[in-house]
Amino acid sequence: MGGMKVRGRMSRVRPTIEDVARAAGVSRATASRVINNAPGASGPLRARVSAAVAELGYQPNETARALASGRQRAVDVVAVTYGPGPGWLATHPYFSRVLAGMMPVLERVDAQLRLHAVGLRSSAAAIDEIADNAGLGVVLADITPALAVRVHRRCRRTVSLVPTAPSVPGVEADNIGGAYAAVNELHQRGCRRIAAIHGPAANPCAIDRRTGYRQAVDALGLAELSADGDFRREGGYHAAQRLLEQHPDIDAMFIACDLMAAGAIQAITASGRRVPHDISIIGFDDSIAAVCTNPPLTTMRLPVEDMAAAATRLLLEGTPSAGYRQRFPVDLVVRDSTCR
Amino acid sequence: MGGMKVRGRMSRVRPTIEDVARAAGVSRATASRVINNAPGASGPLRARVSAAVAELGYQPNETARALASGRQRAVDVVAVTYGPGPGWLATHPYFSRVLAGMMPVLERVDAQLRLHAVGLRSSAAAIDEIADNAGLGVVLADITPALAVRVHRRCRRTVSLVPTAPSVPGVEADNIGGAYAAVNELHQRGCRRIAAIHGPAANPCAIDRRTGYRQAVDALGLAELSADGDFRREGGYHAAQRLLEQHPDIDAMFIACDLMAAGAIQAITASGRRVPHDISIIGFDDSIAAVCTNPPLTTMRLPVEDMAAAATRLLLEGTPSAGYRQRFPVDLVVRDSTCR
DNA sequence: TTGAAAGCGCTAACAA
DNA sequence: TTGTTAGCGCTTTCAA
Repeated sequence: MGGMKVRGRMSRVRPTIEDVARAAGVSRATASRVINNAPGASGPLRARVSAAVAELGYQPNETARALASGRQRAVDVVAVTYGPGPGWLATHPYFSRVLAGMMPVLERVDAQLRLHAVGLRSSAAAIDEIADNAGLGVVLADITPALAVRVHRRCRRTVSLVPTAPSVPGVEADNIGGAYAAVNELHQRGCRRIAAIHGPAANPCAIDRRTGYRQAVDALGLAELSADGDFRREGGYHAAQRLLEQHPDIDAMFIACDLMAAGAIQAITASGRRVPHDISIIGFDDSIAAVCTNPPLTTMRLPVEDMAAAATRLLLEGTPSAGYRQRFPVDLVVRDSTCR
Repeated sequence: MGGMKVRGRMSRVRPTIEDVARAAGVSRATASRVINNAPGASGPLRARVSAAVAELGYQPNETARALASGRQRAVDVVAVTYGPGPGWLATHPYFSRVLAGMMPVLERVDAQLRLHAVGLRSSAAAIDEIADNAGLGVVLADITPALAVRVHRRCRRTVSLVPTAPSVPGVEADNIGGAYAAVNELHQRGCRRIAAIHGPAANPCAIDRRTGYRQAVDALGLAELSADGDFRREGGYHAAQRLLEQHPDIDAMFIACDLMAAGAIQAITASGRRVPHDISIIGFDDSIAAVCTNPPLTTMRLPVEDMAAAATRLLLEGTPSAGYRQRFPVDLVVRDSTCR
């Protein structure tokens, strides 16, 4: 039976393109053409259809559109959370910045952003589903190399913002170089006992920053004084406490993220020492935390917004070739946590 | 002609449920049943289908699923940005917190989160499209009353996290009461020249906090000493400077958000005054900024994560009735920016 | 330029 | 329990 839709005066059934076509006295095809501003439909008909659209308050059903055309208007962002519980990443300034970088470019093409938080455990299956149902592409905001490869295998329109595997297209920052430069800067300012507070052992960015610190300290003939953090303020606080206790003669710290640096400053201050007078500090990220501390942080700027915007544009343009790389520098931003 | 799909050895055409059914030697309906874990299909067939799914690496097409079933598996979040350019909201700690609150509850039901950043101008049309294509529901993270009404008119499954119109379901914090309590706290601690730094004039939360400040100051018989900010650190810095210049005898500040408070502390410190010795400060939000400052901020805690989680659960449960309200308290969190 | 008609991949009556 | 058959609302050949 033809589906004789009940549509009383009060009924709020959303009008379909069929309704528009009928109201305009044209075929669905024609209605579709003018609605999509496509060629091959014209003159008075365009006007009639437009009028019908306006009168009915018609809005295309994006789901149907996506199914029929095979195109979607959303970019997927996936972040596997290393931290305690899902949600902690969302709280981290880094994550806000990737969103902040992506939104303006998406808004310009009128696309949305789909967020997927994936627990480190539940991931494998969830990852496949995301990859298979990806829209315009997927941006890997934070992920392990293994998982990145898995996504890329199922969806070529993928870009990672963190170091992963050689095959996965990436928009990367020079984490190693940045960390190296930070230690060098500290050394040039006369510091000789340069400690470090690192990020999570499994985090690819943290790994690179750790590597950069080690290389620099080796090259300069300094002692390695490391403590492990978790990219959170609390972790930075406690790591700094430990460092101060074990090595009271520390005169500088390189800290793998600003949030931890904020905690470290508090620990240092609480121990009776002053920043930068007694201990110089260089953070990493140049996130919102860097300008909230007292003194404001000297830090290595990670151009997250730029990177996220570049990744998004890349996806919008097409499918990046396997192994694609775009590199971003990590520059020193001098504020007040370094002496001299 | 029947679409004889070309599917050579190397071809990577995604398998459909049709393929699964064929491979398992069952009908599409049966395949669908076992894939969806629905009743009315069983024993050996379930096994055969599962095997086929595994072998083919089948993943349901969510778009087709949504169209056919009329159900979606995503919640929409909309934020109209008051600030300079899109993206600034995403940078603000508030926004991260709503995401952080929503993600865990969405992850539990395996749903996604769709983000829509809407410029204050481009909004009306964009808003309609979002409302008409909403999934499980829409969470209004930041919006004007007019726009909120507009969304709610087109999509009943809407909840706002900020004060809007009476009809729009809301999960609200007691902004007025919080601001009032802050001023009272300052007064009880002996402060008598209590200034305020407010948020954007058009922001509903900012409006309420301003109201709370005025009411308190009136009730206590104190002078109103107000400056306008923008919910950003820079704005807080400059507002504090102005305040200090115009009213050098200020002994406390109530600041409508922690980010501005961070800026204010820097301005106060730069002027040679000390926090809290010379000037006590109470912020608002209890965001990440509150614990990064030096000294850490005494602030009024806005339970954003809880509110966002509650809003999400509400949407997941069904359609909130018009005018629905759930209220959250705004409690004092004492840290070190208040004297005594 | 316009319309008829065949799907997109799936779900959900309805029959068997 | 299983399969058959309509659609979901739209885009897009293909004819006219």
